Amino acid sequence: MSHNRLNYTQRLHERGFRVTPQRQTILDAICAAGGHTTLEEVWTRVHAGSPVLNRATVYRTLEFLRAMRLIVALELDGVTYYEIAGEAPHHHLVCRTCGQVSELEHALIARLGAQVRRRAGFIVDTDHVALHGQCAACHRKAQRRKSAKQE
Amino acid sequence: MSHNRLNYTQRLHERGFRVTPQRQTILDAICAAGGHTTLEEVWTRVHAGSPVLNRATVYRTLEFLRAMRLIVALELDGVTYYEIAGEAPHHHLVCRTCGQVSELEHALIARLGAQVRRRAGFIVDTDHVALHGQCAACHRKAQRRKSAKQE
DNA sequence: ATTACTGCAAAGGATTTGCATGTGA
DNA sequence: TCACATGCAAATCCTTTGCAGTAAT
Repeated sequence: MSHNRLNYTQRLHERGFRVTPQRQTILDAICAAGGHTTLEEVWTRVHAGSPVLNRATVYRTLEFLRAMRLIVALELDGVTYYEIAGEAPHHHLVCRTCGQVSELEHALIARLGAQVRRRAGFIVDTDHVALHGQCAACHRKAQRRKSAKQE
Repeated sequence: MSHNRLNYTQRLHERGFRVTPQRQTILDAICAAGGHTTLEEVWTRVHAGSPVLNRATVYRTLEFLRAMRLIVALELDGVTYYEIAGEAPHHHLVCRTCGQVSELEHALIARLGAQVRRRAGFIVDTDHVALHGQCAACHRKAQRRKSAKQE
């Protein structure tokens, strides 16, 4: 993530904003989480470290970084997730049973986007689509339970 | 929506619950909204009418109706929408500019679901998918603004 | 007559904001 | 130095809950 590190410092400077330890800490926390986190996760991750950081600052900083387009925000199930901006388009498969989030290749969604555009005239944002359902493991468990019941 | 009216009265009776004016009012409000509303919309719609209804009751009643499976709840962008249960599968196209929600035919999503299952082993809930983007009108406006800038 | 439901008001939790202080440039 | 950022605490917003009174059956 060193690429990000250099990059954001520069971007903040350019626009006349300050590079504070709080902003660095929070960006690091997002990167450490694999570039995909919630405010709550940032909070606990950072709070675990020594120099305590105010909760209001986390809110303000995330909003600031979003406005700066260094990170992007997206909603899944009422929770806001934050990611480092400018990643390759990818999509989320959210398991309703275990909550796990996996990724889906872009091609399928790109095709869907094209179809929707043709049929409905609607331009789907195909850089961040979230689909809900059940992951393979949870689905198998559910099936087994069902067939056990039938006997 | 008379079909719903008769139906839910009966369903509540069967299970020993009461048919109160508040519950009727709220169900009516959801139907009046075309079977697709938010708590806030129910509240203003109902509040506009004369016999004022408590906000806590709206919360409790929506949760109650959901537990009774007379309505279903779904989240889009952190807002919970409620619809009459048992409608035909359909999907939502949410415009990020004007907020308007339009519907999408089931076939496209069903196909996507099949593809995702094959490729990723993930079973998409294909009964309520929400896609974000821009509706035709807002997209046209945005395009026009862009080309105007270039001149 | 019961007791499920509602209204009210207070509690609770998450997020935002005003203001004084601190600090990066 | 000096405006931008932060910390703190209070304010605000949304939602839930306890309790006493009301009304559906």
